[in-house]
This record gives sequence, structure tokens and C-alpha cells, in this order.
Amino acid sequence: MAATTVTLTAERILEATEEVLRRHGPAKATVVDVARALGVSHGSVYRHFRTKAALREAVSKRWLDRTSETLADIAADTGRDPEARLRDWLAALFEAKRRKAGDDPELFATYMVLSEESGALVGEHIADLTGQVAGIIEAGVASGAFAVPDPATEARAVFQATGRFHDPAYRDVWRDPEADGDFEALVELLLRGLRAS
Amino acid sequence: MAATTVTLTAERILEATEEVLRRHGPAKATVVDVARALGVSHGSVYRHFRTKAALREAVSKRWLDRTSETLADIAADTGRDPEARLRDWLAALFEAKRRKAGDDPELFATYMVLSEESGALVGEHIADLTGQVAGIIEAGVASGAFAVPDPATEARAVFQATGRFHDPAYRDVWRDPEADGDFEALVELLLRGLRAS
DNA sequence: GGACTGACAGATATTGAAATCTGTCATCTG
DNA sequence: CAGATGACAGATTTCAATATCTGTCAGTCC
Repeated sequence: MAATTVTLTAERILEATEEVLRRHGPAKATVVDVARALGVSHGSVYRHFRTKAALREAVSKRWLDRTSETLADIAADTGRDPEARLRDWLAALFEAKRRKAGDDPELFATYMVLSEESGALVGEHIADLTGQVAGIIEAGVASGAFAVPDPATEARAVFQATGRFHDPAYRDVWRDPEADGDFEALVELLLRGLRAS
Repeated sequence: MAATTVTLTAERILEATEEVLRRHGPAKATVVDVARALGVSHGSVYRHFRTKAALREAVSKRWLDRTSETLADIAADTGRDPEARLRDWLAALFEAKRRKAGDDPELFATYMVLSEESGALVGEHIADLTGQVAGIIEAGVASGAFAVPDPATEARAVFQATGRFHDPAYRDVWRDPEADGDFEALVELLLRGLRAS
């Protein structure tokens, strides 16, 4: 009945899962739904992903990695002033999270249930991002723009201090018009703390 | 059967409600339970509090106010160095929240459901605390220890930046042994940002 | 008469039976 | 033989009946 039977790959399953999640949300999306969307039996999905949790994790990882790469581009742009880079990097992080929460609330919700069930993956993602910040701060210390004893520690502090603007738990305040002003004020305060005195 | 019939006051009801909440938690505590604990009918409770939500709110307000007063003492101690005062104030806030979350998890949970349903009360509490921080920063500006354009804005930024150490949503990380080091590093970064350069 | 009670209506929560889902695996198909 | 299937057991979710709770109020009791 089917025309060309395309091979069932992990990639195709992830694509379909994302679509199902977008439509049904994490609470109601089942692997049976995913299989139905692909026109295969759910047993076939289990050939590629050992559990439903693994599938959810893979979807979230892809999603997390996309953010990470965009930011890495900013962080790695060594031609630019470290201070401007850090400012942009933090703004890009805030903007990315805010946009994703607004555009795909259901997918975003999936990511939030993930945070609770799979600390490891999220932990790695945060370590990755913190590492990017540390890189920018190191460049700033090298150029004399910043003066701090340990860039890694400061990076952690900066990341945690800005939690309100990237932690999913705060997604509701991102819609508040005051959020942008608050963000600016906080970033300036942090930059003053990093600068050489 | 009862010995001396004591008058039923709002205060006594709050006391009993706190006890019921501590034992049953916010999800299972009913006003019938509260009435039973006091040996009265639940109709009597409604004479003092118009709704269950109002009762919950009153309990939480008392609870919030106690924290507020302790901190106000530190903030108002104008004899001391503003920098040390801010450091202590933030540490006291963190410590108070951490202790409450650990000692009375059920009461703490009550406060968390309150945050979601009654933004106004929590908003006032936060405005109060932010005001205390602003006071300390103003003193610092006056003494020349700090150099910032607008103490109120900086106070907001400081309060938001330290959210990880006082926002109930983060109660799980407060148990992490790394939390104290993270807190110290963040406070130092913020203080450097406030200091005159 | 003012504080309290308890019966009541409508809203909410609990419960247990039925439906659905997850994850496995013997079997089939190309 | 590699990949897919669908029947199955146990876990989880859904749903509707039942029980409990919230909030009101006419009436009781000092």
C-alpha cells in the first residue's frame, strides 16, 4: 500500500517524536503515537530507543545542543572585546530561552520534565555553557579587561546569578515587560564585578 | 467535657492551622481538620476567615513577616559597615530559607503553593526585602563604600541575582554541599560590582 | 444578641474498575 | 539474517461513581 518504504532511522523517529510532543505535550504523548505517526508498530521504535525516557532524552539533547552551538559561536569569536562578547552571550541565551518557551510551549514543557528526571544530561549542558562563559572571562583576564582570581568560579557565579533569565522555572517572568530592564541592570552589575579596578 | 471554654480567636485558629499544615501538608489539610483540632465546628472558622485561601494566606503572611523582621534588624544596624551588613543580610536570608525548608517541609510547601496563587502577598514581601537591601546600599553610597547610580535598581539586581539561594524553587540545591561555596563566590562578585572603583 | 452549630448545595478529591500504555519477545517477512 | 510485527504481562492512566470538603445560612444556645 505504501509508496516508497523509507528506512526507519533514529533521526526520523526523533523528528516524529518532536512533532508528537509539539502537538500533544509531554504528558499525553505516547510512543504508540510516535509509531502511528511513522506508520510502524511501536515495537520498531523500541529497536532504536530502549525506553520512552531515552527517547525523550534524545529529543531534549538535540534541542539543548542547538542552543549550545549558537552560543558557542559568540563565545568563540575571539576577535571581539570580551566584555561585549559576554554581554551578547548572556543576551543570546536569554533570548533563545524566551523564544523557545513562547514558540513551542509543549516542547519546552518536555525539557522541563527532563530537568527533573535526568539531572545528568542537563548537568552536562550547564557545564558546557559555564565552560563557554569561563572561556570569555579568561580572554578578558588575558586582555586586562577583567581582573578575577579564578575564571571558572566566576563563570559559575555569573551563570547562576543570571538564572532568572535562563532557568525554565522562571519562564513566566520572561513575559513581564520589566524583565528586559532587570536583565540589563543585572548584567551591568556583574560586568562591573568582573572588571579590573 | 471540656474544662475552661477559651474564646476562639483568629490567633488560635492560625496556631492550629499551622499545626495541621505541619502534620498533613498543604494538599491534605482541610478546614474541617483545623476545626476538629480546635474542637469547634468548621462554620466557626469561617467566622474569622472568609475562605480557606484567606486562612492559608494569613498563615503564610505571619511566616513571611517573621523572616522579614529578623532581616530588618540586620539591615537597620546602621552602626556597621554597609558591605559587612549586606554580606550578613544575604547570608541570613539564605540560612533562614534553608532552615525553614529543612525543618518544616510541609509548611514550606504551603508557602510555595501560596506563591503561585497569591502573587500580591509574595510581591509585597519581595518589595519589602528589596527595600531593605536598597537601604543598605544607600548607606554604602553615602559612606563612599559603594558607587552606583540608583540603589533601588541595584537592590533589585542583587536580590534577583541571589534568587538561587532564597527562591523556594531551588530548595533542592540548598542541600548540595557546593551551595555554600557558590553562594560565597556570588556574593563577592556582586560586592565587587557595587564597590567604588 | 453575638458566638456557635450543623444541615445543605455545589465543588473537589478519592477510589476502584476498565482502558491504555510500556517494554518484551517469539514469530514473520523480504 | 536484519528488521519489523503484534500479542502479551505488568504498570500507568482514565473515567465515573462515591465520599469528602468548602462555603452559606437558618436556627440554637448561652
